[in-house]
Amino acid sequence: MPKRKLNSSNENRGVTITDVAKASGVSITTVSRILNNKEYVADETRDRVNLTIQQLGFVAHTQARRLRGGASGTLALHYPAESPHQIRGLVETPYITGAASAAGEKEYFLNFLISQLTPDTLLNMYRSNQIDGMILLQVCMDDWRVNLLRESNYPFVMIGRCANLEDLTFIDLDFEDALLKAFEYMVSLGHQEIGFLTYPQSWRDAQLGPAIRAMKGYEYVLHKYDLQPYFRELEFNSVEAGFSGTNDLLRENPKLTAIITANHSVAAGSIKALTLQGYSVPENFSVMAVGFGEIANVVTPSLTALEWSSYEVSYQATILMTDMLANEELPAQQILVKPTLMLRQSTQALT
Amino acid sequence: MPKRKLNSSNENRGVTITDVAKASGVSITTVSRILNNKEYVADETRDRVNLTIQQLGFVAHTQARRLRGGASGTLALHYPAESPHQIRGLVETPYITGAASAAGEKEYFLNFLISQLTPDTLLNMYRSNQIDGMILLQVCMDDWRVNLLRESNYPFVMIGRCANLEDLTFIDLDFEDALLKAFEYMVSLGHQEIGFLTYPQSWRDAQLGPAIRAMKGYEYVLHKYDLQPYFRELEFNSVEAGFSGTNDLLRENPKLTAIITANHSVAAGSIKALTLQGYSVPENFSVMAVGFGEIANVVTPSLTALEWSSYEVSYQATILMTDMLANEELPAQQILVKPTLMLRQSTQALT
DNA sequence: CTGAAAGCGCTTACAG
DNA sequence: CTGAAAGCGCTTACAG
Repeated sequence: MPKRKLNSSNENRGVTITDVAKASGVSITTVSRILNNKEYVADETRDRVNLTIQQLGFVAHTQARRLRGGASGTLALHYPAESPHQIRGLVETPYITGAASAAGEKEYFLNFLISQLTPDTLLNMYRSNQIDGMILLQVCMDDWRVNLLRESNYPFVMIGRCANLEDLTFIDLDFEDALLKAFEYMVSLGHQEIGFLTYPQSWRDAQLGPAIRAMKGYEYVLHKYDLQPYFRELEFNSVEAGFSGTNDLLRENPKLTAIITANHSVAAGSIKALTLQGYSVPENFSVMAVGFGEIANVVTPSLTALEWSSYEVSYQATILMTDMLANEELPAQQILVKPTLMLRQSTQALT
Repeated sequence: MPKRKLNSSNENRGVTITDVAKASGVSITTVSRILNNKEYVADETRDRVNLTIQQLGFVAHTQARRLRGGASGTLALHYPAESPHQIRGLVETPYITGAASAAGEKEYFLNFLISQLTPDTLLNMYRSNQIDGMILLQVCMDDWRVNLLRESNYPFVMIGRCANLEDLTFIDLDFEDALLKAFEYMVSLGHQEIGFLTYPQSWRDAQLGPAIRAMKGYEYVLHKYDLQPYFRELEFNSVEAGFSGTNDLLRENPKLTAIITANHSVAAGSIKALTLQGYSVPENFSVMAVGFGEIANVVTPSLTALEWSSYEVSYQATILMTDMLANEELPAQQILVKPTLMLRQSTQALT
């Protein structure tokens, strides 16, 4: 529980609008007008008061302004996590910095929330004026947060998307398109025996968008290119899971010549496993990832991948949020971001 | 600039303490007492009012409470960046989530700030009651933020440390110890021709703690183990910089058998360069990193390293901050975190 | 045990 | 162009 401020001995403490008014011999009304750049203030007065403000080192008390104004000037970025540790590998730093920059530019504060919110806590954040809007991460098809906020008519934006999108604003990655293009590229290189390492089954059980759409896209691709299904739903999006998943696939079908993964770390694990089994990537085995590009170059060989910029996505989501707040009339914005094919070293034509 | 809240049509809008008082037939004073768990309220009254609160879905307005209470209940985590893009690779996600979790547990909000603050903007955050305290990242030896806040007597905590530490609270990584142990381990494996890839010269010019101490520790180590100096200050802590830095070192001394880096991504670049030059890590070349462990397992072979947990460090820093805020009398806490030697696959005894 | 009143620091009609 | 007054939603002496 927050206690009082510590700087009781600080000289700047307590310089209020009243002090400024007194010191410059005007009413607080006039000072307020000057603070808020309203018209109808004599230039001479304005200059004099501004000087006093400078001299006293006065800054308007944010809480008081907000109390009067109604808005909190704060946004929240919410990732629903059982434990904050689990976020590692799921949320990239640029995801957070992107939102933070956009918020900063729009003069909003950005609170990063990682917790299991309850419906009550969530509503309370709006009701108690802690936040004006929220950016939702890890949205599942039937997300209770979405249902609740929609019903209560509180402003929010999704990174991802749920099933019923009517009147909802979101930005999401076009994962199906990415999957399609990844397989298309592999097939164009001559690969036919292709393994697929996808999101955890627990994600699919939880009805998380990417997991659902990955499987749908995969089925479509199998049919389109007449491929046999060799795939695993991994337990985590981790190097270790990619490692053992790859070994599993290899055991199932030793004739595999390529693997596509739904995550860069998983691809790193694949390369590790393949190297250990005596394969050489990309000479006699190709690996390709779909996802955010942060570690693409850390891996040797660097990963060919269908990629999005996590920075851009969260930056944009935050702008969507502030736009919505600035203009209630704005219709819902729905953006699907196409991935970019990044040709690097981990793929090669089948010889 | 924040506008009004959007949910004008929301049913929960505007349920105030006055509504609760009216609906339950008591004064707002009594309601306030109940909200704040004060004594001297009849059980019967308490129950009745609590029921009304539930029925009306009332939650106290945060801004109003804070206006009255004086504290903002908000902390800021500040990374001074020219451009938010540059943070990539410098700040790991757990760095942010660690602080966010700790703040959450202590019922504080956590604002993540990435910008070039000016002295004025910085002071204003405190003066205007936007924040109660700040956690400073990327602290340099003579940091203007530190000087200013110290002078103004505003509460803050450093992750890192400056030159004059009197009465200042910080948590920092014992980089010198890490460097010492890294070289000690390499030498114990029989390596004598060891390259060192360290922080950018620009960091040293900016008097950033780690860069300064890295060079000091390095000089000490050279002397202690009677080694020849082969080192480079890289332009960035990146894979690419590690790659070209390694090639440079190899050109300078082809007899090198080991490289130590001050960053994991740099080590990934080293391995890339070595592999391409026909070396095999760890069979005939050892690589070791000092830093945060996020990508240690992504690399093949996985990196032997002296490591810290970025999550733990920022979690602790945040707790230090809230402790300080909760108790003005608390003496300055100064914590130096020792690294852990993580034995993985990228090192081997010289044969 | 309870309430009327003052006040936190600001903004905004309203009246000059 | 300027100011007195009311009010944002709450808490806290103070008085019963």
